[in-house]
Amino acid sequence: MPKNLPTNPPVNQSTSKPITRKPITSKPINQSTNHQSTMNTIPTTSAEENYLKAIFKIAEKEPGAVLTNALAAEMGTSAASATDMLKRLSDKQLVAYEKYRGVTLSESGNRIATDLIRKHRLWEVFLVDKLGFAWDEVHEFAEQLEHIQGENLAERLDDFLGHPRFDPHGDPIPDAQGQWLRRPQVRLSTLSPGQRGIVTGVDDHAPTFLQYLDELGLGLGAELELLERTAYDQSSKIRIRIREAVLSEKVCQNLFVRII
Amino acid sequence: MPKNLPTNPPVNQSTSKPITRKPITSKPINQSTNHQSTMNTIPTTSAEENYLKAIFKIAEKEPGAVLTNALAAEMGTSAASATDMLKRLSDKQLVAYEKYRGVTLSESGNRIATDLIRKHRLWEVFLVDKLGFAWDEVHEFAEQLEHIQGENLAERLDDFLGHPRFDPHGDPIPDAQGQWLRRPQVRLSTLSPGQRGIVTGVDDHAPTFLQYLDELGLGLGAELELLERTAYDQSSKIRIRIREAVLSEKVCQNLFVRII
DNA sequence: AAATATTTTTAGCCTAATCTAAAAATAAAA
DNA sequence: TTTTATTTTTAGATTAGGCTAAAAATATTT
Repeated sequence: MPKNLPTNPPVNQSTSKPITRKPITSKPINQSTNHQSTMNTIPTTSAEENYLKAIFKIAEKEPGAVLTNALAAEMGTSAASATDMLKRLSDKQLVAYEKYRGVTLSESGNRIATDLIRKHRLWEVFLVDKLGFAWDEVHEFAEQLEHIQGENLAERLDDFLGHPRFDPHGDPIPDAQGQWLRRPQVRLSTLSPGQRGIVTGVDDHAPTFLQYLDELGLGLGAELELLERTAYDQSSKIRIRIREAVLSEKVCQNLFVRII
Repeated sequence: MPKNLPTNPPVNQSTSKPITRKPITSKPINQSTNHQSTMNTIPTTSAEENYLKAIFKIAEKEPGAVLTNALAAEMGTSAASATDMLKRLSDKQLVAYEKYRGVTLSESGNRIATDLIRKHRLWEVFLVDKLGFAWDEVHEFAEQLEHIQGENLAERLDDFLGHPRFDPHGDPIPDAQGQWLRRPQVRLSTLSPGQRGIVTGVDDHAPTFLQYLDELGLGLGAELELLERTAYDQSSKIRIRIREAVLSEKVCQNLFVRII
């Protein structure tokens, strides 16, 4: 598989001169097959990758070993299928799996999951920033695009997008080394009356939730002030610019803000 | 689980105002599953799509029914596998298949193949024009990207790319209605001494061939003049700007030019 | 500590897409 | 028009990823 680049001549026509190729990123050559990032990662199927990602996501919220049922639920499959896959992942050393006791990602499994999330989120940025999709429309696309394999694709995409550090939902994008960025944000439900904040993310990606936020003017970067909280049901009255709105507890729990 | 690292965020979104959604392309809603283009196309697997594309490509060069062996060869599989798939495609009405007599695409099969080629070539334009890959590097990526499914993706990508009519190899990109553009081009091997031409395409996409053309300065849009042809082996001496070069018959047969 | 409930694994089966080897059609040659 | 060669199809396996139902482990109650 090749690995070069023309010094970006707006192609397709015009004068073409002899092109001297220069490697853009120095990566060890990799003559073999179809795997994504750097070097001798074990080749994985999309299904395996999706399970690794699911394990990662569950462990992120609920640290410790991930149980079979939780994994099956996350994947929308049966526990039997999950067990089956866990055996395969264990054979490939992508997870540490003990019967009846749950599973954790190995170093390499973690790396694959991280790369997958990186690609997913970079593609989401592409779809929103470049193709003009709304933030509630891009998940299914990214779910497919994250599995595209090949030398340097993620790096080139990252360059093209200007190295975004957060995706259109405010979720952090790990860098090429798999490092995560943490930023100070809290759920809107934790603010006290009088406090102001900037919307930095959502904890629920359901299209209906995102569309509702759009209607309220509560996209990423929106500024708001918590006016009051109702003792009875924990609903919150907020101000967004000059408008006021009442948000349910559920909404406030799923909305992250940076306090200002 | 390593997912920290301090430092802090510029949020990468600006002021958010209530968003009025723009339907970019008017398409009938489609609540169901995972198919690409317009409406009630039969859902297809990637493997099926690849077979349809292969049938299309063979029939393009060699009109008439496509034989099983030719298809198997194009797909790099056994004749038995091809027969198997032909039965499946026939059941789905995507091809007209008669045992021992070969296969032709149905209307819907043709449409799927055309859409697939459209997407393949649009993604190739993206990879070259936007991500800066060379024309010999993009095939395998596009081979995967062409199968990404979802409402409006191809249309949005097409808009973003400025409605390119040819891909980085000079191959035409069918429009959203599946219409093809034909343009006047001939193989360089058909030119006579003294004639000049502009490189418009290649008939062989092998990376080594494309890299060789790059070295010669014979990318798309390059201007050349045929100086002489050797009777003995049909090799051609050409001029590219101020340089001269000798091309084998094989090279000339695989290079398309528009005579000027 | 036994009995009961829950979770997880095993066993057995299914489908799509592949394979090889053998059988059946069709085509070419004698 | 037989015989021979080639092409194509069928038969029978295999693998990944899924399923359901039953068995086995672990957890929870009494």
